[in-house]
Amino acid sequence: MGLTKSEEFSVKDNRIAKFAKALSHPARVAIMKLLLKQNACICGDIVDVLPLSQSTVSQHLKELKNAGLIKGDIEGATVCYCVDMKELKTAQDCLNELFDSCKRTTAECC
Amino acid sequence: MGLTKSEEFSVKDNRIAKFAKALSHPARVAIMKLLLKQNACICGDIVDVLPLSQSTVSQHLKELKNAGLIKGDIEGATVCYCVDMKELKTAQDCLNELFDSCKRTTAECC
DNA sequence: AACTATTATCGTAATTTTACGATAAATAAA
DNA sequence: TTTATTTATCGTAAAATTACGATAATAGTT
Repeated sequence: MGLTKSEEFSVKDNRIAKFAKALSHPARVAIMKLLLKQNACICGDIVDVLPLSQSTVSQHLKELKNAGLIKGDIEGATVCYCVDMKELKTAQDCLNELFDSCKRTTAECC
Repeated sequence: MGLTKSEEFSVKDNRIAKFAKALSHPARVAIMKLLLKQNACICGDIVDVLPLSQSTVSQHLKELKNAGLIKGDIEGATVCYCVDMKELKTAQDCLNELFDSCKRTTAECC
């Protein structure tokens, strides 16, 4: 086994899971924070800040890119990364829709 | 390797990652939605709704519980699960703090 | 006490993730 | 053109995740 049964779940649930997964590693959270703070950032600067090797950081950047949360602009030899604000907003809305889907009045449990 | 270097990152970033990880699988998103909709739910009912085996669902429930997002009340032979609203609020605040940590005015990238 | 129902845990296998060094590819600088 | 810089990708190894069936544990029922 070991293979997530994605098809068995709704598109919406998979979308939420995709965004959550992108943020499920502290390195990727740190990268997002950095990019949000700086508006844009050369890849090398991200590598310098994080306590991980260049190749590992590159992998994390790729995952954030695959999730759509960041974009990379090639600028000569360097690559400038920045947050895709539209997708970030989508992610935020997705997650908040889940968080706010509570219909109860007050009562907690059972 | 294969071991996340959690200690190298801030407590805050790890907290965000922890909550995100809990929601990084569509089955767990579906469980959260179910519990939020129903206020409380017998474990067996969750198993019936999800396209996964009883043992797998139990594992997912355990992960949500470990992340603090849900609680389980033992009621005789059954277990009644419900959302820990306080922790859910914490998770929402954590994630929104990340999403809203954008300082830029308008400009997108590079 | 024996049986049934419900849920957690164990054992296992396939897959994915995390991490690194080494190397390739592409651009800039000498 | 050669050299250096920057980033992505490849190969690899350890660990974690996902999933299931089987089994244990617990609480009801007969």
